Amino acid sequence: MDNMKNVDNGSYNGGALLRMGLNDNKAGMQGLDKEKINKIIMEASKGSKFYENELKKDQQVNQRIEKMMQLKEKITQQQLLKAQLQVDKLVMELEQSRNLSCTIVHIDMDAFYAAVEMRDNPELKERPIAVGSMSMLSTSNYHARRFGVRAAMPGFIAKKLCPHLTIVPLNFEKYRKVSKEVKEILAEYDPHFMPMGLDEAYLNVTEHLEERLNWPEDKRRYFLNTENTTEKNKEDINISGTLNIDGYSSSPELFEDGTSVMDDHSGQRDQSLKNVVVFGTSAEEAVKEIRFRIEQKTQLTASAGIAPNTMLAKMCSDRNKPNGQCRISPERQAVLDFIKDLPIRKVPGIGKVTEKMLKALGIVTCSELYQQRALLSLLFSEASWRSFLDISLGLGSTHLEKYALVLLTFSEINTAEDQYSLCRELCRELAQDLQKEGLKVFFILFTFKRTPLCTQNVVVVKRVSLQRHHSTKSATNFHLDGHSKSQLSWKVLPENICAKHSFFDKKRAARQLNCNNVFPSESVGKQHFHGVKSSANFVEEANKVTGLQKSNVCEIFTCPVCFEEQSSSNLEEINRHVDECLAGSLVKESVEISKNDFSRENTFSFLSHCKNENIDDCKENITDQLAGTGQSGSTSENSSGNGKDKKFTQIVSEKPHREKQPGDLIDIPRNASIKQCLFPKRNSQENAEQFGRMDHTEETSSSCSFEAKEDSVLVCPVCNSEQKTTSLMSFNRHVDVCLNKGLIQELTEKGNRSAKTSDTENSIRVGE
DNA sequence: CGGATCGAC
DNA sequence: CTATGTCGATCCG
Repeated sequence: MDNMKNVDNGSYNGGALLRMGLNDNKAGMQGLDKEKINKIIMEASKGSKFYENELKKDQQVNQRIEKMMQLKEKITQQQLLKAQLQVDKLVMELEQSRNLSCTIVHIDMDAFYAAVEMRDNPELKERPIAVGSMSMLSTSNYHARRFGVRAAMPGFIAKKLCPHLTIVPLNFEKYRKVSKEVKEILAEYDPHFMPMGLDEAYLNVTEHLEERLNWPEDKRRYFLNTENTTEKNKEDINISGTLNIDGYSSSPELFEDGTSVMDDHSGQRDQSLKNVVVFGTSAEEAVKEIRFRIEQKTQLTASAGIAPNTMLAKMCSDRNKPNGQCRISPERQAVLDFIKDLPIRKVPGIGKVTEKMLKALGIVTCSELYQQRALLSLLFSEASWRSFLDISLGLGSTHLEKYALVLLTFSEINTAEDQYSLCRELCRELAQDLQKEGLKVFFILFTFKRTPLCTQNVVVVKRVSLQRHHSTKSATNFHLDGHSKSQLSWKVLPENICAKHSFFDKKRAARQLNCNNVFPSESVGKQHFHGVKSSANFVEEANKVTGLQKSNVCEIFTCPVCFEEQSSSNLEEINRHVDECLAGSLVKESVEISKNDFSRENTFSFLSHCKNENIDDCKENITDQLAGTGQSGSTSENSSGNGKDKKFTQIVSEKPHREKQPGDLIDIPRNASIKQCLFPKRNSQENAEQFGRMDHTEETSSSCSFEAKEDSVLVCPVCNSEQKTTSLMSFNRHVDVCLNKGLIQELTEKGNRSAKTSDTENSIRVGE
């Protein structure tokens, strides 16, 4: 089966492998050729259910192709000509709207998880390794790739391909920490950058490059951190007496042009200047700088693509992988040249199936895709052929959509403490992330579900954003040991904080104000979290949303905690109210955990705010946070000093030693239906069994007792009505509709001023 | 509308 | 010894 997903892109990194010098046949690392790889995979797979299913799917694709070919036969010359005219008209329009003015960068960490593991365990460095489990691998290093071992391959098959393969279990917390370090660097180049999972991100560096042009050299000067540099690099530096450019690290090309090494001045200040690097002002130089800083900070390498849009940037970053970069200059011809002979399979969005379908039409490269545009418009859906057209013209999006969804799967979280500390950690990190993204106010609902046999942790995140944004994007999955797998996911929903009949408002009724403090106050209080400043903008922001930003008077303000309307004319009073509410509802455990309960559910939420308009404020925050955690931030010089009404009115808790901070947990309304949805439909049989044995969930608040029936009624968290459907999907849809109704009501009340929020996406997805 | 499929990570 | 994940978006009946 040559189109099995495990093999289909086997030759992707052929060039990269050569560059890495991995074709050297060191110590039994010959690797395998493609034919052998396929044969081994075939033998390991055949007979399995998975393989049968693959065969079936493949047949279906073949049938689809057949259908398509029949359709093609029926197309008359006239139809084709007509289509050609229509499509070409569109091509003209697209061509006119071509935007080459942005500089988009795609950063891609090289074999991320594997690289982290190799960094932290040098023994693994020279060996083929993969990260994951016997059932599923997340990634592999370049040694292992020579044997055909790659991401999304089951470990047991990988072992057959490469018997010496070392499989390292996922260490997700570690990757996240490293990813955070990288993101801190990226945020300096684009505060609104879009992370795609842990190891990839898009940046719009257009603004950065404009500013950078006027930057003095000292802002582009970096010191080689020899402590954090590999032994080899230290040697290079010591032996030569100056920095040996070619010998530097694994990143020779980082310095290949335009970059000067300050060894000329060694007469002035001998030692200190030897390890200095200055980057230029061009896009390439800026990206080299990014990659240099990433490597300095994390000892990991990244590849990058620079192009006028995201699609091109992504394909660019793939070109000189690993540890390389590539740029498509912002000229139409350069774009078309890049696209010309590019196999369509390299294009993000074109996978195995589309590739095969197009191949049946004789289309392999992007220029062939363009030549066949008229035919494609007749054979494929509108969405499909239009995206084909975009691809073949090298068009793509130039603005980065807001990062809004993170999904995590990781091992069991057994104890309540673990859950809490995880929540705190996630809150803190999310607060930072969102600050960097420039998002302002958000609200997170954590719901953990635990059962004795299967741990299912689901985190629902509601973000209350005061700014317009749309789609949710990107998900990252991490897989752990199969049977005790648990899942944690969060979903961010844009919503208006001051909604009078919002989702939250409805939930107010359900809110119980028993405020048992779960966390000893010092456990959070002693954390050096400096996000407080941005929190304080909350009232100000809320003010704006209610349409009163110009009047300086807050007539009606809906408290985000108690949802009561506050009429006050001064900010201080409102702040005081919010403080009281926050203090009153501070960190609370929603459910009494009983010794005997079979399921346990803990729910808490988190409120944070970040002002967006003033990017410097955000920067300052990041810098503060870095300082607080003992890391170094380099933006401090340009982060403060603008007296631009930085009214960081602090929202201070009434508890004397305890400031309300982003990352803090506060209580949230309990909700039965969300609980209900935690049971994955997929496992409904098993779950029903488990839950059948479960008498009930013990709870301190009465409103949400749990029915242990397989097909129990779902209660909509918005309208509180019972939904009879047994399908999660239709239930989710119902909730969506309810949410939107709520939103429409708000809009009606607020009038057109906030109409722009009407296109915000509201959806809630739970469980599954 | 909802299940199936695709592509991504 | 076994053993192939999971999401959102889109398609299509």
